[in-house]
Order: sequence, then C-alpha cells, then structure tokens
Amino acid sequence: MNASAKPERTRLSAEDWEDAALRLIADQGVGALAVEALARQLGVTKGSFYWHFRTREALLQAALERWEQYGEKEVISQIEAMPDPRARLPELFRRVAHEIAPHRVYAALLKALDHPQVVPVMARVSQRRMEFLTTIYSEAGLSPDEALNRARLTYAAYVGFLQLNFTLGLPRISHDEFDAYVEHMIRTLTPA
Amino acid sequence: MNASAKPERTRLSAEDWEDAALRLIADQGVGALAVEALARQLGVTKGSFYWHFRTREALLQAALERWEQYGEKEVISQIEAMPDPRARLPELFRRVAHEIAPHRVYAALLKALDHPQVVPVMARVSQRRMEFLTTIYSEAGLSPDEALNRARLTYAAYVGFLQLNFTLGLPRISHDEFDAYVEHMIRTLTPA
DNA sequence: TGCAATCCATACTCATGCGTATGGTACCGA
DNA sequence: TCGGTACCATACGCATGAGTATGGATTGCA
Repeated sequence: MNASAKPERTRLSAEDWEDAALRLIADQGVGALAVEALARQLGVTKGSFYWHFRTREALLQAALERWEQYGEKEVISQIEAMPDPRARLPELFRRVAHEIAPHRVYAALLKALDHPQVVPVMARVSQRRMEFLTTIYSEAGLSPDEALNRARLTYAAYVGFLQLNFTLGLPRISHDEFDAYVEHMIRTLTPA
Repeated sequence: MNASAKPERTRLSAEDWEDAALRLIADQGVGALAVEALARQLGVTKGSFYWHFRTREALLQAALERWEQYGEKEVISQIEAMPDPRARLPELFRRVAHEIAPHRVYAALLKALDHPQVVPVMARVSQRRMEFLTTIYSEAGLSPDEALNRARLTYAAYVGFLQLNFTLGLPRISHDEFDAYVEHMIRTLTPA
C-alpha cells in the first residue's frame, strides 16, 4: 500500500523480470503475464522491458527455464540420502504436503498446458519426478511394473490435489483434516 | 475441407451456439472461446451471435449450465443399480477409464479455474462426484473417515490423470499398458 | 570530469476481439 | 400475399496489449 512495494528503486536486470514473471504466474496464471502489467508492478514502463527482452515470448521462455533450473534438487537429494528405503516414501509425502509454496508455479503451469512453450518444460519436470518416484517404489520392494504404475497413481494424485485445492477451493479442508488425509495416502499408497 | 463442414446451411438456435462452444472448449480451452471464431466455424457472422446472446460471457454461462445439466446421471444411476456394493468400485473405475470423450470438457474446465464463471460449476460437479465416491466407499465397508479420504484420493488421481495425459502428452502410454494401470488402481484403491 | 554503455520514459503504430447500429433476407400465420 | 418476427450481414466504435522509435537519464570507467 505504501513505498514498501517498490523497494530501493534501483535499476533492474533480466533476472528481476524473470522472478517477477514467475511470481505473477504463480498468482494469476500464465495468461495474466502481460508486459505492461509487470512493468507497473516493478515501478517502471515497457521501455525497460524491451531493453532486456526481445519479446514477451522470450520472457516467458527465460522464466520457465529459470524455474526448471531452481528445480526440486534439494528435496530429491535429501530423500535419496535416507538410509532406510521404506522410510523414504512417508517422508517424501509429508514433505511435499507441507511445503505448498514451491508447488504454486507448477500448479499454475498445469493450467497452461495448451500453451506450446510450457508443454516441453512440464514434460521434462514431470518425467523426472515420475522416474524418481518409480525408483523409490522399486527400492521399497515393488516389482518394476508395480513400481511404475504406483508412481503414476501417486503422481496423478499429487497433480489432482493441486488442482482441486489450490485453484478450485473445494470444501476448504482444515489443517488437521489435511494431516489425516496425508496419513491415509501414506497407508494406501505405500507398500506395507 | 469441403461443404460437409457446413451441413444443410439452416438457421441456428441458441443451443447450436452452446454446443459449438462446448466443442470448442473441449478442443482448445475456455480461453479460445471467441465469438468471431465460433461464428466462422458455424458459417455465419457475429450478427447472428448477438441476436441469440447479449454477451460472450452469457454464452459461456449458458454453455456451462448446459454441460452441467447433461451431467453424469446415467453412469451414476447404473452403478447404483448394481446389487453387490463391492463390485461397484471396479466397475466404476473401468467405465470411467474407457469413456474418454465425456471427460474432455471437464479437463478443459480444470485448466480454466482462474475464470470466475467456471469455479462454481466445477465446485458443484466435483462435489457431487466426491459425495458419490464417498458413499460407494462407505458401502464397500470403509469407515466414514476412511471413505471420505479414499474418495479424495481417488478423485485427485482421476483429475491428475486427466491433466497428465490429455493435455500434457506424457510418455504416450499404450492401450495394454493403460489397462494394466487401471487394474493396478483398482487393486490399490479398492478395499480388499 | 567526461564519455560510453546501460537502462528507462514517452509517444507512437498496429492487430485483435468485444460490442453496437442498422439494414437486409427468410419464414410463418392471417 | 402481405406484414411482422426471427435470423443474419456489414460496417462501425472502442479498449487492450504487443512491439517500435527515439530521446533522456544514470552508471562505470578512463
């Protein structure tokens, strides 16, 4: 509401625009990514934008690549470091369930799969995560076929949950109820 | 490519526009719903449209309500008519899995949840389906809490699958592989 | 201090897509 | 057959948002 929205009023870099783009995408979706809106939000005008990027498409591309880089590396590596394979799945489930912020961009991109630029990025990211899940299920004792199908099921449940709760506001689930849901998921999807 | 695209060249009704709108939504999403594009596709001009509808928004509203009406009534009633409660879930899973066409609109609307008009419609439809699922799980022997959570999980898996396969083209799963996945889902999500 | 390179503002053009105004044509009952 | 209603075409106005042209301001560096 005051000057805190425009901190320091310094000059901008391409990365600043990309970060702002990702924030806007997380909040309002890819369709709302307009250069003049972004410029207003950053306290400048289009003149600045078109110095850093050739086109709006170029910004989206750069923002997507930046998001793909930042990735989910730390979560994956931390899970892989756990000694007991059977303990990995519950831990993964609980972690993902309680860190909502990083998934907001993914949820927004999920709704923009008609846009040609986001499809390959989402395909790569989803593929990597699926392979990771498949590996964990394998190490937890499932056969290759079972592990793959269980990974598909788990990942679909994850994606569907994002849609149904982030964007659609289905019967606003309470915090305790959500925890119970996660534990139910673990019991149902994790090999006994 | 020829005249078969414009059949009979008769006059149009509001319902014709609504059906065309739903077809376009299923194919290209809510964002692609433009009156001039629709008019071209129907072989007329905007002049026709604005006789039947006051605005683009009104068309979307009418189309959504029409879609909600058509509903999933027959599937639900047929499943409910089955005598053995334990047999209902596998049957439901297999049916839904093999009738893709009716779910294309739902999948498209799922990507348009930022649009204020679609949210209430999707909320109602999803809510009804969730309640139906919860009931079936209850009748199959789960406790109320377990039934609700299992319904959430199942429905999330359904929604996620739509996203990952319709829109994103993840490693194009073959027909046999898909059947195996469905059976895996039944084994995993259905009470033993 | 001065001069480039970097960064940004202002003022345009242009395309798209919604909505309106108005006149024309097809169909239907009296 | 004739008038009125239902349906459609054409030609606009108008807002939005991308992209361009050009000049001004600011910074790093010699």
